[in-house]
Parts: sequence; C-alpha cells; structure tokens
Amino acid sequence: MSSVTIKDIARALNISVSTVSRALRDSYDINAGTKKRVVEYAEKMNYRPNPIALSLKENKSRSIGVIVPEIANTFFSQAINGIEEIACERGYPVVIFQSHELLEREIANIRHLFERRVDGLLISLSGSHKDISHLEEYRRNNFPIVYFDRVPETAEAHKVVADNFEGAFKATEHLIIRGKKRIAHITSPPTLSITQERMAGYKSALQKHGLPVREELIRYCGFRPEEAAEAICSLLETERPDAFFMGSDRLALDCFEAYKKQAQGRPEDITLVGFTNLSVAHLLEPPLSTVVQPAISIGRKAAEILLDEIENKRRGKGFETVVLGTELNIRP
Amino acid sequence: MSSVTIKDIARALNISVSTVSRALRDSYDINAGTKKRVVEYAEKMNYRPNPIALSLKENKSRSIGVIVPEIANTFFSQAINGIEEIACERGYPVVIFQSHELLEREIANIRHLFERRVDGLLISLSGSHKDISHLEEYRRNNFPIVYFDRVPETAEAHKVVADNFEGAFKATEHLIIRGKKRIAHITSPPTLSITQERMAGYKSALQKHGLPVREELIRYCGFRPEEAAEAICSLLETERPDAFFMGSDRLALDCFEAYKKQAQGRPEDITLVGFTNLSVAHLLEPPLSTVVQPAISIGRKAAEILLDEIENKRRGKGFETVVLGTELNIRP
DNA sequence: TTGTATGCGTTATCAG
DNA sequence: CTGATAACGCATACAA
Repeated sequence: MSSVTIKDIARALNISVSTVSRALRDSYDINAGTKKRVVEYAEKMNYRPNPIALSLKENKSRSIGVIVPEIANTFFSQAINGIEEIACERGYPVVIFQSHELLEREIANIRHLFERRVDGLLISLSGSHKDISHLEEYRRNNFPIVYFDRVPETAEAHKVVADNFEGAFKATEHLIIRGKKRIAHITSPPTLSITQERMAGYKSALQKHGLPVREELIRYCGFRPEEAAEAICSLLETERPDAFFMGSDRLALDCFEAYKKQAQGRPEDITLVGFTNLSVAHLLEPPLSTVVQPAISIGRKAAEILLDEIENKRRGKGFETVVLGTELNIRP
Repeated sequence: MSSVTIKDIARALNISVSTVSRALRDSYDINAGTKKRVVEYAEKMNYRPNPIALSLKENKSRSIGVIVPEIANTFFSQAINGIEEIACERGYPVVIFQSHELLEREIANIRHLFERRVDGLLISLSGSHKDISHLEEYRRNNFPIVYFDRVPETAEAHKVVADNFEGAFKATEHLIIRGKKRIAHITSPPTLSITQERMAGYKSALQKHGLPVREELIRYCGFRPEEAAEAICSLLETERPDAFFMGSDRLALDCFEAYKKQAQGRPEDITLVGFTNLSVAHLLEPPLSTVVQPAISIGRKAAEILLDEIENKRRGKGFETVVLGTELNIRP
C-alpha cells in the first residue's frame, strides 16, 4: 500500500493536521494522551513522512551525492564504500553517479543532484574538466562540496587526497634502487591534479638520484584504452625503457595489458609499477608492483568532512585539505 | 544563485503564475507575444523547473533506480553501464545503490527509492534474500520493477538473465572433454536463482557424459572471502579434484586466489573455469578460462523493458523473461 | 493544548 | 487569452 499521510491520520483521529504533525515530531506543547494516540495510530498505519514534501519545504533531502568518473575503477568503488560506511552510520543515504570522464555528464549529474536538493556533494573530477567554473555557482550558493582524489587547484575547497607525490616518489625510487636507468612514465591527462603531483614525485626521485628527466620517456594518455597500447608500443620501439611507472589506476591495467602483448619474447628485465588499487595485482603475470591509495580512508574522511559541514559541526574551521599516505607493494 | 521560480517570472513580467506556467509548457491557448516574452525571460534568468515540486505534484520523478549487491563486481558495473546507456538516451537519470548483499540494506534502499518516487526499479537481489516478500507491497502498488541476473522465482515479474544453465553446461563439458573426471563446483548460496541454474548446468553436463555427480565435490559459499579459501582448501586436501568450476563472479576471483595459495608446488594439471566477467582473467597466472555473461546487454535490455513499462509502451504485453547467451573463453 | 492559515513550486480546474 | 485558486504533504507562525 502506498502512503498514508498526516492528513489521513488527522481525519481518522478527528484532530487537525498540525496537531498530528507536532505529535509526530514530539513537540513539547502537545498533550501526552493525544501524542500517544497519534503515534500509535501512525505506527499502526505504517506512516512514513513523505521525503519529497519535506525536501520542498526545507530545501534539503537528508541525503548526499557522490560523483566519480567510473565505478568500475577499483579505487573509486573502494572510496564509495568508505563514504557509504560513514554516511549510513550517520543516517544519510548516498546517491551515486558516474561522469564517465565526460565534463558534460559531470555537469548534468551535479545539476541533477543539486536540484534534488542533496545536502552536499562528494566529487572526484572527470578527466575532461579544464577548470571548476561549472561548480562556481554552487560554491557561491554555499552548497557543501568535498573533493577527493582528483581535486581542483583552488584553495577555497575541502579536499581529501592521497599523497600522490610521495607515492610516485617511492615507486620511482624503488625502480632506481633496482638499478633501472630508463624509467618510462605513462600517465593521465596533465589537467588532473593527480597527474601533476605524481609527475612531480617521479621527476623528484630521478633528480635525487642523479638521473636525467627524459621527456621522451613520458607519455600522457586520455581515456581510450588504445592510447595506452600506443604509448607502450612506441616507447618499446624507440626508447628502450627498462621500467614502466604507470601513473593512474586505469592506466596501470591498460598498460599492463599492452605491455604483455608488446613484450612477447622480449627480455623480461623490464619492471612494472602501477599507481593502482587493482585488487588482483598480485595475481598477475608478471607480478605487478603497486602504489596503493588508502581509498576507503579517503572516502571515509571525505564523508566526515562533508557531513560535519552539512551539520554545522565545523563552525569557524576553514577549508581543509587532508593528505593520506600511500603504500608501496613490491612484487615479487 | 539558486533558483528563479515561476513566481519570480510572473512578478517580473506582471502576469500571473498560471500564464507563465502555460507559456513555458507551450500551451496552445496562450498569446504568442506573451509566450515569447515569458520564454525569453525564463531563458535569460536561467529558469529550471523545480523537480521536487514536480515530484510532489505528479508522484514521479523522471528518474529510475538500480540496486546491485556490489558495484565493485565487474558484472554489475558493466550491467550498470548498459542501463545508463539506455536510460540516459531516453532522458532518465539513474540512481545507483548497493545492498552489499544485505537484505536489510536492500530493503532500506528500495524504500528510499520508492519514497523518492523513482519511476521504476532495476534490481539484482542480494545474496541474503530468502524471498521477495519485501517487494510484494511495491508490486501490488504497480511500481514497475525489472529483475536482472539474480531474479525471483515468481512468474509475475520481468526478468533479464544470462543463460546460466547453458553457460555452466558449456564450462563443465569443456572440462570433461579436456579429460577431467573429478570436477569440483564451488558456488554461491543455494537460495539464488543463478546458483540453481548453474548447478543444474553443471550436473547435466556430467550426466550427459556419464560422469557421476559427487556431492562431495560441491561447495556452497557465502560472501566472506575466507569461505572460498576454506572450500578450496578442504577440497584439495580430501577430494583430489582435477578441475574447478567456480560458479559466481565474485567467487571466481576468491577461489582463484585461494587456489593459488593452496596449490603451491602441487601438480599444475588442475584446470580452472570461472563464471565471471572479470576483465583481467586473461592476464592471470595460471590463465583463467571464463564463462562471460553479456552484462552490458543484460543492463540495456532490462532498462528497455523498465522504461517501456514506465512509459506504457507495452500495453497488454505481460511479464517478460529475457535470456541472453553466454560466452565461453578458453585459456589458453 | 489545539486549531487555522500560509507557504514551499508547480500544474490543473474553473472563471472571466 | 488570462487570472485566481486548490492541491500535492508537510511544518510552523499565529490565534484561540
């Protein structure tokens, strides 16, 4: 059966809707007996307040939205699980959307969530954003937003990220210590925050160990799977790298696959490290070493900040940037 | 700036709200000049109708919901992509929820979506459902629901599934033809439709080839990762299987991992086949043969049926069950 | 302690 | 052709 309303209850009990409303909300100025009658009847009729009516009235929905580029990406699905853990605990359903790396989808998603009055938004920017002008109007509106993983440059925002510089540095240094001299870096579009930070870590490690930064060994890739293959292919043919550092979650796998195809019969002395949360890295052949982001913690922390913001529990505290450490898993 | 309303427009143009409303909806009985003024002003002010107000009024939201056990599961994320493809094309945003295999979460998700007046629901049942009594009340309400993958037994429902029987049959037969005699089957909880169908395919293939069905070679697993490991472990120790057929998407990987650990140093003449859409099966070591479900097509088809139902494009057509073929990928 | 009236943004009905 | 009004379900300021 669908919905019994406050009005039905009022009619049945021969009292006014406002009395019912207040009884249900446990208002202090209501007679205990009336309150009891109302509550019991509501219970019996399985009354549930209509959240749409509430949203219309109060301009909020007691739910939050999250937008990620792709849920199929392990990092994002883990982050979402972290978000849901906190949000559910605090009574907020989480509405999930994918931008599929498309700015246009991202814009549509944001608008949809905003118009539906989600109380706040968690977002990891799509790969095709140039800036966050499409988020400006929401910001001006004081719409609570927390960015995670792929964040904007502005200081005027809450951000939760992994220590991308450190992760890339550790990965590169590990390769150097293994004796690698020509370490290729295949990474995501240069517009992304993660790309820049990881690139900086990569270069810094090379410099620290006195190795030259060779731009020929660096490739930026978009989101077509073939791009990784093309990059790997051209690198193997012309640059003779002795190691690959793959700079993003999705690329790690695309590159791994392309490498496997390309490297058939080639000497196996090329070492791979991927910046990825791929759950099967240890089961691959050859084994894939990884820089793993604390995805669940990132999700949790982002959700905490957002909910505190929504519930006004951070009065005065300004914008916050949280950086969480990464983990280097060396295989074998 | 948030939202300019129809009322603001009316005030600005010195006409009534109803005129504005009709002008905006291009009602026939409105003066062309007025219509133009209104439309242009609305455009200029970037007016967007408030979907919450519309939902309250019309008892629908022009959006659909989807509930899956886990988005991290490749099959489900692919299915969701199929759903989104169709839904976006037809102008319906897709709201994604996870049940995490928990009946209680499933119930909460359904209620949330229903109360928010999504126009319909796509759902793959959680592993802990016993029946669909928690969906009965919605059914009685004529709330459009399409089940996919994990479907209920009732005939009174739309269902879109892979041909699980055929997939399991092909997988098992392939192992038999390879000369395997003691084929173990590790599978999901027996309450799930997919479990039963795959089990039937497995047994049928054995029977066709004159092999006995040994219950000792069959293990049902829940959703704790350790369960797969325990099953593999006990099988290897006591039953000497010469092949494994893993009956569900998630289990395929859990089992693969457990097998790799357990089988260290054992003869490599055990062959594995997994019922899974795992995108990295071909990159694993040892190579994992797979039965692959047409996840995207399943998602597309389910969305089509749901939207046709919502838009009343299937007047008279009763409940439909669509079965799509699977693909057996043999590696190597 | 309870009831009445109003408004949230929109559309539909009914008058004019 | 246009305007006033009720209604969707709820909360609340104001009356009583």
